[in-house]
Amino acid sequence: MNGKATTTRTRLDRGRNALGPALELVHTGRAPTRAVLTAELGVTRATAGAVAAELEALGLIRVDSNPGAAAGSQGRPSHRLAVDEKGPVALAAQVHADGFRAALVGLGGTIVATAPGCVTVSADPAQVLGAVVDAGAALLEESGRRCVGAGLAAPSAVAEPEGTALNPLHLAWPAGAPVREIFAERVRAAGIEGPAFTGNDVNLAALAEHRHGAGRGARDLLCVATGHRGVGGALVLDGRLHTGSSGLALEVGHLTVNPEGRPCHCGSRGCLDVETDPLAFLTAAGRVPGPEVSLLQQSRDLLRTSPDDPGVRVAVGELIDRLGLGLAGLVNILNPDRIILGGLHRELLDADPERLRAVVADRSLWGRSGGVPILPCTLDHNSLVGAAELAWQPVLDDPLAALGREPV
Amino acid sequence: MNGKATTTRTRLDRGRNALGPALELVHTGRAPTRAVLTAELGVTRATAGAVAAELEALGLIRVDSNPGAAAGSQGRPSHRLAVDEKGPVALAAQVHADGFRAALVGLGGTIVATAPGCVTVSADPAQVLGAVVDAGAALLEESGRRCVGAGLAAPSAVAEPEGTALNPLHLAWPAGAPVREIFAERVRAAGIEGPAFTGNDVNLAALAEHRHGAGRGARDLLCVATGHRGVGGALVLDGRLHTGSSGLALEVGHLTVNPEGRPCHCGSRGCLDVETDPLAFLTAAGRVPGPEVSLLQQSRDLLRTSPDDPGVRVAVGELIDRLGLGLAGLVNILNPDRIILGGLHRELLDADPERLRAVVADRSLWGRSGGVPILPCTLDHNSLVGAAELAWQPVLDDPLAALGREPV
DNA sequence: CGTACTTTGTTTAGTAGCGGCACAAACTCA
DNA sequence: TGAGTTTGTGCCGCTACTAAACAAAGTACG
Repeated sequence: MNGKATTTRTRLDRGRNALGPALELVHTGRAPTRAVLTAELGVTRATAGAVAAELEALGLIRVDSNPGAAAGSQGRPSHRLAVDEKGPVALAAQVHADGFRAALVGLGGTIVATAPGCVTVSADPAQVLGAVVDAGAALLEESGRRCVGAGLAAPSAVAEPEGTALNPLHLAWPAGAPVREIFAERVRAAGIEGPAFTGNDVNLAALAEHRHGAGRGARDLLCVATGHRGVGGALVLDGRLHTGSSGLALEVGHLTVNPEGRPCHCGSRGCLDVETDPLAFLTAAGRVPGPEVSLLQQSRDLLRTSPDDPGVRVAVGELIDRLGLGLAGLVNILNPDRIILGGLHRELLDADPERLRAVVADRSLWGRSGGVPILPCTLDHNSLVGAAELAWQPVLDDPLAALGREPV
Repeated sequence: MNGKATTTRTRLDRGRNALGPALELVHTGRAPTRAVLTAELGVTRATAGAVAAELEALGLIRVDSNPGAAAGSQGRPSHRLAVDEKGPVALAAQVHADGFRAALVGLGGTIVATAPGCVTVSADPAQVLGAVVDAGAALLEESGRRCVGAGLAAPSAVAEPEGTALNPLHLAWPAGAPVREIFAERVRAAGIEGPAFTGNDVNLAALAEHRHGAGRGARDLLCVATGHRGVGGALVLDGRLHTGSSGLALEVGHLTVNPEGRPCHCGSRGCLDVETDPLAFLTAAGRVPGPEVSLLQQSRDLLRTSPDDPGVRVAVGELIDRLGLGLAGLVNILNPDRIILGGLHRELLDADPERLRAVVADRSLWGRSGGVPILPCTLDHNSLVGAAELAWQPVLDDPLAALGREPV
């Protein structure tokens, strides 16, 4: 009965530090129920409950109290957790050789809305980025949903920390164009909420595949892809992109994969870039590439329409051998626990998975003992989803701070 | 005057979670004073004070209340922090082609005592490891100091998580020898306190250089070295060794650096291994290696006694060009912010630093813009110090748990 | 040589963010 | 229907911190 006041407590006295990790678990589909969330976070049920309630109050996830069928297990059924499909979205943008594309991406990596990719060949980055941001702004307006930020996937290495595009070769953009700055400026100008980010498209594809696709659960994930000209690589270590000290890691295009191969603009010859990209494939198959559709599309068409054409078979074999040599070199250096292939490389893998795996195993020193799993990409528009991941990252790191709200 | 007991406090009610980070700061020389420690930890002065007092009570560091000369700055002089030179030690062991070496290493990476390396060529790992552990145990007995654990540097890739030596080529050991297990067993048998660890020597050298040598402050540190036959690599990312998913990362020996080069046992030709190791150097210089001392020592002697010999100059130039090509390939893949060279590669760098830097800058895509700093190793016995780091790591992670003491 | 200022260490009080526990709730199984 | 199992929730208290006031130990300057 003394006058000692009970300490006044705010509504949320638990789980503040676990909010980010918890959201990430739901975001990546690793916490389907509250019970799993409790185990994954390594906290008590009380804390996990507070966390889930807070994330629901923030409009980010839904906690389904009505489980219905509990499917076989004993005990009280656990509440289901899912991302809130009516929640905020990230604006994702991608520019590539054939044009651009804008989309809204919700938590969980689900594409909510897409603007059809327009073909806008322009040597002025500001013009193209302005167009893609405007398309995204229209989608946002239409949807009426809150925006957590914007992300751009660029088909070029992006230098850190400047954010300049170093080799926007097939965009006809000036080398060193400050794409991050231009994109951020356009996003601001369009009145879009939240911060703006820019990254390399293969890096972002790898990030997306790691969180929502074929890379789930990998610790050291290597991703290699080729879309138009040249080859891109990316590495995700412990769930984080390894971009290197200046953003230029995994520029794998100039690994030597054919000492007697064709000359490369880098001064060497037989580089991965010129030996395994779509142009190399079409050339090896004895085709003359036309200007109508992208080189990747022409390669795909060729592979699908005439897989048994002798020239195509020879080309597939040659490119697989070269790609395998490059991958083996990367395995010796990076020792990843999974490899994911995109673009034409993915098609090559599909065409003859055993041959590619055999080359990698044979040419990597330790690949023989089991071998590294080599898988195709599984996400549609993975670069776009990865761009959205950039925008979602602050929310995943600290939901309260990123959404600018007080705990409810 | 009511019966409400004041909450009983243990002696240390602060800084328990900051103990490890604080010790690491002192260990790596980044916290010379308590004021710096406060800033680096991002805690209040009160917490930092409690942390320093606790670490001192644990016998790990010394807090010097008598600063004496405060050197120019205003305000109250800060207490100086230093590792306790009378504190516990780690037992470090190294085996290499010419024998083995045992040492005691204190916090801060200082070698407290060394047993002279003995030449013991034996095909039996248990025998060699037994001998080196016995030498270490004798050092420990002599010093009378507490041991926190033992670490072994092996001249071979160490597979994770098995701990087997995959290619102990120049030790005449059987491939796949369970060195980690054997070493741990010998450590236990010798009655040495604490856990036992095993790692690759170049990896451990990189770790040591990152914490105490030329790699301090680097975020992405690449280390390349050659000692006898073959080339080793290591990568330290954000202060942690990147060993890859199965411990086999940075097996850089089979990068192609000379398409028309000599054949390698891997089936390819012109690999970094056979083009830049001491044997390659002696051969390129037109010398016939003798059996008396190690190939590295013969190379060093040659470089020091006849640096202007035409054959030597040609050999230096050739090997620098090949090494530069290999480093450039690694730069394109890893984009490190610093490169450290050891063994013969260090000598090559010393012989003509400009040439090596020029080759790397010219052949790496982005090296032109500034270029990666390439530095020689600075620590004596860095593999040995790195082996000790393995043993120190549990203490750095959680001093109270590792030393098995209650807070004082 | 004393006063003002600067910087660092210490003491005390308070509190955020958890864990632990007891209990309630919601299911399965026999 | 009751026992067993698993999950959610309210309450208490602890631990490791922060905040703030104060004390200590120097420099700068008249």
